[in-house]
Amino acid sequence: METSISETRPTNFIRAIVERDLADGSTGGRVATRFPPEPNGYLHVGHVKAIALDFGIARDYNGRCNLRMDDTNPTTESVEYVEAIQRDIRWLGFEWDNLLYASDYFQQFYDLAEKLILDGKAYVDSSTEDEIRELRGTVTEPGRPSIYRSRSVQANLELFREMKAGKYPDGAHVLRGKIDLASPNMKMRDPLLYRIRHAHHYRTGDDWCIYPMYDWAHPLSDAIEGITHSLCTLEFENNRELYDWVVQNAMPSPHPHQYEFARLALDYTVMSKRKFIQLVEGGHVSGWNDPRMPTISGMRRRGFTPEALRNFAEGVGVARANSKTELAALEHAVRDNLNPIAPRVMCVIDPVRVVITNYPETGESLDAPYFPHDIGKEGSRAVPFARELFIEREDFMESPPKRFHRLSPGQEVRLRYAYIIKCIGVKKDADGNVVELRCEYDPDSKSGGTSAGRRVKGTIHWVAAETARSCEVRLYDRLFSVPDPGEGDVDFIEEMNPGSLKVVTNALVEPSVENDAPDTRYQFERQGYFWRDPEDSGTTGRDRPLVFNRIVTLKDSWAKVAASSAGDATADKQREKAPSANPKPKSDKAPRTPIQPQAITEGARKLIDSWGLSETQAVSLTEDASLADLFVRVVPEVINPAVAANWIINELPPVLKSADVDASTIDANQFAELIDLVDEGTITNLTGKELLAEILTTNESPRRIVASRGLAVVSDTGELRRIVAEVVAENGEKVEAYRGGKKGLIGFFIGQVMHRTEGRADPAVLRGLVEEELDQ
RNA sequence: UGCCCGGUCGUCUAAUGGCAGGACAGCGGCCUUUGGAGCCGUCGGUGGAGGUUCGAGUCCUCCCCGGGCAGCCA
Repeated sequence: METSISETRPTNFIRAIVERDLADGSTGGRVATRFPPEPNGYLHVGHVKAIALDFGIARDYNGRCNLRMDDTNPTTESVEYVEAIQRDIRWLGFEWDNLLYASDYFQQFYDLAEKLILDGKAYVDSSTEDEIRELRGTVTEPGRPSIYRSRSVQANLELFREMKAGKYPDGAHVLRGKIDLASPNMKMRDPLLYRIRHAHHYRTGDDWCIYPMYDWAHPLSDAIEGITHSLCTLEFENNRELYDWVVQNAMPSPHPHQYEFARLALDYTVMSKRKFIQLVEGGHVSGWNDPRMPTISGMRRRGFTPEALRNFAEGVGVARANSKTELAALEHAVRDNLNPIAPRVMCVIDPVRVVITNYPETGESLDAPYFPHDIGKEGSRAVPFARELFIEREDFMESPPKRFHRLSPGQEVRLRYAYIIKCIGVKKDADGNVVELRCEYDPDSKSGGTSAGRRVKGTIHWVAAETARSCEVRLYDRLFSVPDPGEGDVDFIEEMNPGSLKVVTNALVEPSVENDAPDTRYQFERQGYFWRDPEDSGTTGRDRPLVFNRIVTLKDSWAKVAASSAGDATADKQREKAPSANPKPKSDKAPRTPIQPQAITEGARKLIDSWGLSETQAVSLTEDASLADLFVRVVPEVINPAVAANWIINELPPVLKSADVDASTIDANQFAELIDLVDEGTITNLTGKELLAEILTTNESPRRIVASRGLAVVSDTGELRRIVAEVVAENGEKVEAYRGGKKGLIGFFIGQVMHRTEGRADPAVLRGLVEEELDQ
């Protein structure tokens, strides 16, 4: 944990960046992150991902992570949220190095803004909101300057000071960065930096009547705190260019860097503050902490554990692709965490009475373990057994379907931890509802008894009628009945799941729960994980009523069987057949759109005519002026123009990019020499590519480098054969796999030889030799 | 429509140009005094077309699809 660089592969691309920066020292060996919520709402499961990332990186790389309230908009923020945010993060199990507030930097933000004005990089715009929008242009048209853009530095400074002094009403002026009104990135079209807002701020009170915008405050806050890696979600991608502009123009080095990742989305869930507010204010849920809400407070009240949530965040990973995670992944994390720690108890949610006619009036006490054999945990409790019991109504069926393994007339079932009983009679009321079952028990079938090992198909849970505690049980399900609530023209409220909460007031739980800590997470056997609602539940049945929240159900494979046999008996088989009867079109060969013939420009035509390039090559070349120019410079010096074109088109650009070099600076003679080296077969393609990167920054002749370092191609069969044999001998398993049909491994073997010859093995010769060796 | 970003099993996510792997879900089996858990097995993927290369998920070109940006919100 104290190692700064993990020895294992980083688990996501951001951690890879952090490790790279730590390795090359570009952040001075430091890692500093921050979690920057705006205190205008409650944290939700999407924030859990960000929190786990920000705090997790600081933890794992010996870094620091600040909690910073991004409180630059006085009209929406409050101390209530500040407190809730801290509570939620702590509950999740993370601790910040510093609790900070962007509002504490207001004076610095202001001073830096004055400096920016002095530098001529910001101006006060007195246009109206509508004018500013109008002049900003659109995504296809550039913006135009307002008449205020050319104000003098002095005028800007005076106006800005007067704005601060409260001389103007809201909206009279704004401060804007003077960047580029024609930028293709809308965020760079002279972004607003300050607006006038005569509003009371929950922390700074009435000290300020101008407030900084996010794009000014956020990068500066990061820079002030010495943040190295500023992580945010994908929608801020376009803001990065502005972020960099701000820190470069307002702050000394080193500068923080922003990296974006995909926000977490869950199916059957909404995840925006706006929608949460609608849910709460519309009375569709009981509050921000309604156990059906994906808020941290809601999930906490539901009974989710911090560890489950952290594991979930770890499990979904971090990437840049927009994605939507299945609810099943979250449920799995919760079950996985609870399974080994939740004691098993019995609770009958929909009771029906059972009388065991051959059981004595005096009951007995059974010792029942809290955990099943596979958990391997000690502990048990006493469970009273009696002549009259309750079982789950759905565990009895008068005329059961084929694979029903529970109680039915004449059939046997085991009572968990107790006896095998057989149903000998059914009592019904006038409406035909079952009101009581008459059963007989096998006295020898008790755990440890002579026929204890007797097998019956099913085991059901139960409680003794006399001693059971009545309780309320709240059964939660997904809040929405569709995977994408609010998608399209529909109101997401209309798509709420009417069955998302079922309250059962007459459930019966075994009495042992009265002795347990109030935050105990149970598994109610065969039903799911439950705990006491922290707000509405008493501890025992004697003070306030017991109220249990269902945290999550158990996986229920019976439900699937029941669902599939709900229709006709052959439903299963038909379902299996369906796919093959209707195979999905693997590839419909008809091209969707005809291939566009590439426009052959005059320049391209010329390249084709004078150098014999293909149309594709010519077109590619002419699309980039610097590349086309390079080609023209290089081609007189090379043997084969087509090879030169391929190198310029395919191999050069990535090297240029990674070396941050411009094509125009390339020495044509050297480049030509390199191309010829490859073309004439003196060096391999691979060696050529490596040399390419090198000659961009040095002035040495490729031919001389090849000679002095012995980089010439190895095509001597004897030499290559020896190395191939070596590799084959060292990788017996792979050889076997290859011979077993895994032909893709040919790449592995060639790669190995390439590696050992440092890329100098002649590929064409090599492949033949490897195949020969492997196939013998 | 201009710019930016993205597209790998049903879902999420890996793969210095060299074995397309893991998790969840599904299916099947074993085990089981929870139709739970566990164990084993299995199904299943590089959006498309060209190009470069001995070798492409990865590099180049074009196309298709998805997301973001035109708040004095963050």
